[in-house]
Amino acid sequence: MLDKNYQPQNFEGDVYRAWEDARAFAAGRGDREGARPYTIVIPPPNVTGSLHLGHALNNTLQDVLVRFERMRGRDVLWQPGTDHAGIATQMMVERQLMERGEPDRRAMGREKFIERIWQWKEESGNTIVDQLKRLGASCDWSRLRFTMDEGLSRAVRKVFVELHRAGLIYKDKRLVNWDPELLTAISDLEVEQIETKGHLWHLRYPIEGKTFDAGDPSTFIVVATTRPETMLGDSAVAVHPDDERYTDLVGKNIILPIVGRRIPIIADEYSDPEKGSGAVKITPAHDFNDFEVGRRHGLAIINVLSKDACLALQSNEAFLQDVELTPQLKATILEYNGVFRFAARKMIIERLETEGYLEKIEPHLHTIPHGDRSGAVIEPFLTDQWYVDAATLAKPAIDAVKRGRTTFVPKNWESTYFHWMENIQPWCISRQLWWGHQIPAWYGPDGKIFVAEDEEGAKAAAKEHYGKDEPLERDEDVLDTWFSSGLWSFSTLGWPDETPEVARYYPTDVLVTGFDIIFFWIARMMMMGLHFMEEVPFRTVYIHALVRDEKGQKMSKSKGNVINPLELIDNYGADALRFTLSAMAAQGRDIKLSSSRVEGYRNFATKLWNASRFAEMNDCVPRADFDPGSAKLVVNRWIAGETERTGAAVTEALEAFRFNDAAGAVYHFIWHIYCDWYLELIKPVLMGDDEAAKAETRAMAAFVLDRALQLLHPFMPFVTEELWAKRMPEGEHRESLLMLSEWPTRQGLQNVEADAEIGWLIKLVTEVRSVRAEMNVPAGVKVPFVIADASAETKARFATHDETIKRLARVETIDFGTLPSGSVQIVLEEATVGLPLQGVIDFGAEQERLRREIDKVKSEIAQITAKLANKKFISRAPTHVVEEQRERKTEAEATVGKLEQAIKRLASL
RNA sequence: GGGCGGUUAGCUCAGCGGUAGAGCACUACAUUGACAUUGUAGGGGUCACUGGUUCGAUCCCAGUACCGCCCA
Repeated sequence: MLDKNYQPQNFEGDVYRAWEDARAFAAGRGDREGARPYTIVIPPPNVTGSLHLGHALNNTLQDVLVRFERMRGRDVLWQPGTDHAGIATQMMVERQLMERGEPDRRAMGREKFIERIWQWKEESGNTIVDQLKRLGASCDWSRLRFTMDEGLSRAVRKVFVELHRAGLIYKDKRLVNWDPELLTAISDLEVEQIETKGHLWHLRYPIEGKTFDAGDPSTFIVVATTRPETMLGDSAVAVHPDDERYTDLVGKNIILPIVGRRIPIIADEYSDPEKGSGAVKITPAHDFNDFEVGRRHGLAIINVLSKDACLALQSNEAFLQDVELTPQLKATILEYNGVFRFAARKMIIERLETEGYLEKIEPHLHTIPHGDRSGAVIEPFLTDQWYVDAATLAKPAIDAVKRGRTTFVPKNWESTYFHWMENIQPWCISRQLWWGHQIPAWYGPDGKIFVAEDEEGAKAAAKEHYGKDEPLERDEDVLDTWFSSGLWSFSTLGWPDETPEVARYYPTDVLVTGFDIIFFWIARMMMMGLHFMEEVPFRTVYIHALVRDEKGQKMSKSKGNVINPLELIDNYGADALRFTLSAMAAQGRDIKLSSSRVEGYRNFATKLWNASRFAEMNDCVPRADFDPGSAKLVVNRWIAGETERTGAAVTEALEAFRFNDAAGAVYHFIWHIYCDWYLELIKPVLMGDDEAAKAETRAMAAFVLDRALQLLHPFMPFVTEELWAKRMPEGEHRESLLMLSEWPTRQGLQNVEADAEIGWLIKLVTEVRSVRAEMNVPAGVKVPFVIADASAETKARFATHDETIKRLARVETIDFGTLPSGSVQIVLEEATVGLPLQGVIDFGAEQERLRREIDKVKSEIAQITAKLANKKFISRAPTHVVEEQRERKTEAEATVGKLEQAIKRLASL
């Protein structure tokens, strides 16, 4: 017996265990031996993370696809795993150490600290996996991988070595985005540009050979800057070559205030004559654009900052070069050295102002780069880092999408992908962190680099190079997390070993992810997959929206608007959450989730539960020997057809990744067709005494419910599986699993006559109910029916559905003949149904109602008439459209006739 | 500055050349033997604006306004 109420928490855990016990998620199951593979690799969540709504959406959609394809007979591999998430995890553990008052990572030392992270990974690594299981994710958990597993680490080393050998990974000294808080380089993608209200400081730089006079503009040149503290590292002033104001000055020098360095005035198109004074200071060590200008003009690169963004002037060779070390400068160096960048800014501004070098300060709106993890203002910083030649790797990746070997859904994301890929910059992959894959590069005593998969390899190469054993030191840095993520689509299958899984499951079928990681992840997987596997990593990329709160704001802990998916699961069940997310998946970029929506779909599960209870109470048990095509009752033939129609709609929608349409189709079918109509229509049969009709109807009700459970299963796996198992005769339990059952396909069950007849019946009942409500006929009152002008067919229909009509329309008796005076009348096709209700209803109101009906139909007729009068419409519109309009007009005119007759009858009282 | 997306019922959003839809909310009625986590009925929309294409435009095209995102 099913419980009286739907309570998901009572069975979701058991259902999941039953799946796992049956190894139903396993790829390469025996029953799928000859089957086509279907592969999805999970976007690996952070190993120490916990489930948020983004994960819930992402994994629900993957699970819907995977369950759908598994039921369609494919050999499904949904490859799960977690990501080590370098910076995020390291930060988290560091914060933990701080909170617990333990020594920080430096005090602890690298080895111990890493050990500590592994410990934390062991403790918390299963949290996210358990949470995905609660959501119902049917990943092959036996194949769970972690980006720092030995196998995957080997893949990382091999890729590094091979790309290095091919010249696609190299070490370079250039400006990087330096995070002075985390003390590491980060890639362009990890930098967030934030628009900020700041200032533009206009500085007077005195021209060499003239006596500086703040009141005489001919003695100085004005430069505008947003970062005055970097002026200590200026090595030129640039003006536009066509800027006539400065033509005479090009080639001359200025004397840098405070420092006294003599620097040239150069002509370079980088400076914009429209902006500020038209002259800009050039600081190659602290600005990406200036770096390029410096390169073009062979300027000195004078770094005046330390790694933690403090002024570093003492013993700074570049700074002191070509500068006269006056006692005053000595004092300045002492005063400024070690001062943090923002404090230094203030000091320098004050000093410039006192000495007359500050012309003016303007408010200025500009974007400032921030680290996405630390939030610190990023410092362009000159360092040695490892780079990937992304431009070269991008070419085949662009080509593959252009040729359609990989397609994006929705398609318009392809342009985003192209735009970025076509303008791609070298990818900085080294990070000054401890948690991650340590770069497989070793340095000889003279700094010579040996890249090899392991230390032995490096030693051997060094021995060959030096002719003897030399001590080697390994590069301390680790790789960007996304470097290993980029290999995910094949490293998880066992590459570089030639495993059967690599052969069978690569390339994968679909990648499901949010648009926020198109650059971070999709692009890199495309590049790496094509380079190492010579085949795209996935045929289709399905891009879904991001989940926001009900006000459309990004969910964040600091805003306190985070909806925890596990709470939703606790309150409404995993199925309700999954269905909600599927139904909302169509949305463009954001999904604004509210719990009322989830509640609504929980109610849907309740509805299904109760329908199953109804089936149970009426012995509607699945019968293996039942052929739905053999049904004799119209209502049964009709529902069989509706079921098939729905099946086709769901299938088609899922094939096209239209999750919302698929969910909508099955929702509408179960609630508004099966429950609202079919179950109501068959009640008289089930309660009647025609045993043959009862048997057929029970079997059909059970058959359709089974089909409904199948179609709903990808979206609501728990409740459907539970009902599937329990929908057997008392004491029995279905052995087969729904999730491994065969997805319904067409078997020719649709029937035009049955559709027409049940359509007529539904219309009749609906109109009667509507009129009753409008005429304020109390729901409890049973009314008689008198039907005029009924054709033989209509009479037969009334006979067939006699009991049903009486029950659903609350009818007392049904007679054919002349309508008694004072009837409420309903026009239904050729017949007019009269409800003789003298004394019960208000005739003025009835007259009014009929008139409104007539007006409505007449206005429709007018519209159609105008259309048909239009010769161009007749000649240019497709024939079937014209025909359809004609038919509608004829029907409408007939209806008006009937309605006018009805009014006459009413008036003839 | 460049690019992308949005503007449809009170709210959140589907639809996208031929009679405007869903969920929630709202109103009225109803406890009839699956279901109040319910049923029945109902109200509510010049589909942002202006032009164009078309026999016909919420839908296609162009422009405008406002909102949002990405990139520089």
